[in-house]
Amino acid sequence: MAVDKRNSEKYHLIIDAAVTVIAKHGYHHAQVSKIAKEAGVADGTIYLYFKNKEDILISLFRLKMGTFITTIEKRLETCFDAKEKLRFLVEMHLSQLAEQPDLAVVTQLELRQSARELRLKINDVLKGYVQVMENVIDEGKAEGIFQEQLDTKLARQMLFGTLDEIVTNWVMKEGKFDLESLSQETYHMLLTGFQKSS
Amino acid sequence: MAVDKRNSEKYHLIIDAAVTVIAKHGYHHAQVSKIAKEAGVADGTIYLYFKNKEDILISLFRLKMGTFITTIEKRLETCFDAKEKLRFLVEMHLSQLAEQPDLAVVTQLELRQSARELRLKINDVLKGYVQVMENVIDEGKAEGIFQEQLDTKLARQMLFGTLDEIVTNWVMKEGKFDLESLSQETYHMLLTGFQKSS
Amino acid sequence: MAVDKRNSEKYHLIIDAAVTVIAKHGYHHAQVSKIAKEAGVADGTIYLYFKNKEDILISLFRLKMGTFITTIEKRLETCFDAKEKLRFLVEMHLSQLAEQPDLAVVTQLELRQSARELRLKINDVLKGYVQVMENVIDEGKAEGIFQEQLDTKLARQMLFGTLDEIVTNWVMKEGKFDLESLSQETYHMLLTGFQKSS
Amino acid sequence: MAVDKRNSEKYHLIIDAAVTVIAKHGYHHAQVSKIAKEAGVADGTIYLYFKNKEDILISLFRLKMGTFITTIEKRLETCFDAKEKLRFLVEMHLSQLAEQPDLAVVTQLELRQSARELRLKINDVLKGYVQVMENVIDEGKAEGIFQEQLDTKLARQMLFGTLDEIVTNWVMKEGKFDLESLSQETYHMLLTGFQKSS
DNA sequence: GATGAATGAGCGTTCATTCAT
DNA sequence: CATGAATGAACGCTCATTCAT
Repeated sequence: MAVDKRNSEKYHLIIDAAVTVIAKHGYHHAQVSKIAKEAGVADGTIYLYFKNKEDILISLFRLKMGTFITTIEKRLETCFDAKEKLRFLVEMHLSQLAEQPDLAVVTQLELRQSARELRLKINDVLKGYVQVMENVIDEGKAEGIFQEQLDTKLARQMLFGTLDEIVTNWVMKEGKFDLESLSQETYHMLLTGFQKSS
Repeated sequence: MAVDKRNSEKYHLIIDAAVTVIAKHGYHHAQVSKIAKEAGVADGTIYLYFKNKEDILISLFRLKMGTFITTIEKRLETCFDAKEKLRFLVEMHLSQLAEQPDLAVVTQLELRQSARELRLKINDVLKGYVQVMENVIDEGKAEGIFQEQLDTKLARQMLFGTLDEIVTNWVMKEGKFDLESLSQETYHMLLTGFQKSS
Repeated sequence: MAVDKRNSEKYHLIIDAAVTVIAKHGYHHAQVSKIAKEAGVADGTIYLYFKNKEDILISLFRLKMGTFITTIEKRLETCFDAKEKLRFLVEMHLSQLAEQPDLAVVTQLELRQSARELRLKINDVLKGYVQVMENVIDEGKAEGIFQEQLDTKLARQMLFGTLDEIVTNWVMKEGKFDLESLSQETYHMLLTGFQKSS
Repeated sequence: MAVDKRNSEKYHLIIDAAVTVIAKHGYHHAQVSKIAKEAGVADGTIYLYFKNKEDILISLFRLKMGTFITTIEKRLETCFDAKEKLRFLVEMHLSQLAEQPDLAVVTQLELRQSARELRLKINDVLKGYVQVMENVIDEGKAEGIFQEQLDTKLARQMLFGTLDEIVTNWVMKEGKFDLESLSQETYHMLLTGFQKSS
């Protein structure tokens, strides 16, 4: 597939259709034909832009998570220390998913139903985010804000695991509580978990 | 189905076969016939003990998680404060799954691929564990060890999310690092996140 | 199977259970286990009295139709001419089935869903009835009441076909009209179709 | 399913294949895959033209009986009285089935093995034929040819039951006698059964 | 590039029958 | 005689992917 496909209109049309269809019907009822119909193209057209169904899902995740991560990265650049970075990371993780409920359903629930193989590829995409998180933690340690003996990987697992669990609970409750209002408290718990006792 | 079926030998034989087959072949390739073969019974025999395939999976989760939770609960009863309870909860969560790698693969990766409907039933089972965790947190607050303004639900999501993420990472790395050795550090991070600053 | 099985209590118990179950649940949902339960015996016990499931159905038909035919034959013996015999045959065909609605459902609807092979065996049982009918027709011809050029087989097909269609319609309408009240008119139509023009 | 599917080549190909396969192997051994093979299409193609297996059978009956009934109706329009109509109805009922032995096997024997639900739908199709028959009888009564006190429904049951029984006997004997040659005699029996005594 | 008709592999479940007790 | 747990063959249907137009 030529790289320029990714800039074509139909490419994005199909990915957005996939998000909509999966959020509405669930992963197992998101047939290629349904996605094609939602996108307003023929079934066969899908295969001009994607290698196969799995490729739609990976591309979807790559594109959406790419934006998700980049948005956070950009914001973090303006922060002056790791503490502030942690605060914004938590805030933006929650707010971005709160603002895109369809995407939240897809990433937190539906896409996790995919086969082991696909999940490994999804994890590759997440590696960028993992890096962002670990950088914040390492910076905090370097700045003397976080405990120096903190295991970076473990701390990142706590950070990601906590945020992921919160969002998943929110999606499961069908967004019936305010996700963004939790960020302050969540930030504090994580911060005290990481930082030096004063 | 008569209740005593759950105490019969074949019932457990089939459930253990299901764990083995799912861990080995993955959720989507775990055909009933494969499970039957692994259990050493005929395909039809499965249906003398389980309503359908989904029932095998729910029963599996209920039985294994039931033991998992009960084992932890029993241990926590002997602790004299919430701090100790937190320590053992973390330790036992990790050690129990480390000791049953097949089960870990099934609960952390494979069973999460199940349809939304099944996942809701799985969540019901997890509610017991959620309760155990929230009790520990509430006790810590009552004992004056944890911050009184700590949001119990949020703290529980941090606790569960962290442990779950750690185990999942371990499973994904195919158990190539020592899971149980992480418990001390994990406990400390969570504890400092929860407890009063001294 | 020893012949004396047919006189045993359980033999009849099972056959009556089969009639009940088939009438209630339909041919395709009349599992052997259901019949056994209705008869109050174990599944395996069925096979002490019948070769297989098909044998239950044939035996059922043979027993019930045997009684049906014998009852008619006995009554016809007392008639003094073919005209009267025709009248009673029609009357009794309809009245006997009207009095046993479960049996009517089984013979008119459910048992006809059986495989070709079974239906051939059922036809063997019906040969006795065919004979009774053809005898009446032949007698009518010999007595000079019916047209002598009447084709006996064809006339019998008209006789049986008419009665069978009437009863089937009655069963399909779930017995919502009075079957026996039709016998007079039916008899007249058949009689004029058969008899010499006066 | 779009209406134009019913005019497509494959639609008819599949229905004719179903007739052939059912006539040859019997209702219970007429698997979808066998029908597909006979039609020269893939299994899945069947489901582009039919909702499910039952839909094939209903469509088959509707199409073939539709033609059967229409052919008779057209012919009857040219008749000048009910007597002639009765004659042609009998003649054409027998001749049409005699000319399509496979179809006769399917309608007289095999399709009757279908589940109750399907049979009710089949009966709906037959209602058109029932109407044609009752019209002939009513016309005969109006024209003063048939007895005015004749019960139309009962007479129709005699007419249909007789023809149906004759054809079924012919099919059971595997067409070993000439069906069409019976029409004259059958017509006479039915006519004298219906008409006024002269 | 775009279409959509056609493909065909793959699997959960039922139930008549057996046979050790 | 009677039991009932165990057996295992058999099949309708879905849907990702292809390819002739």
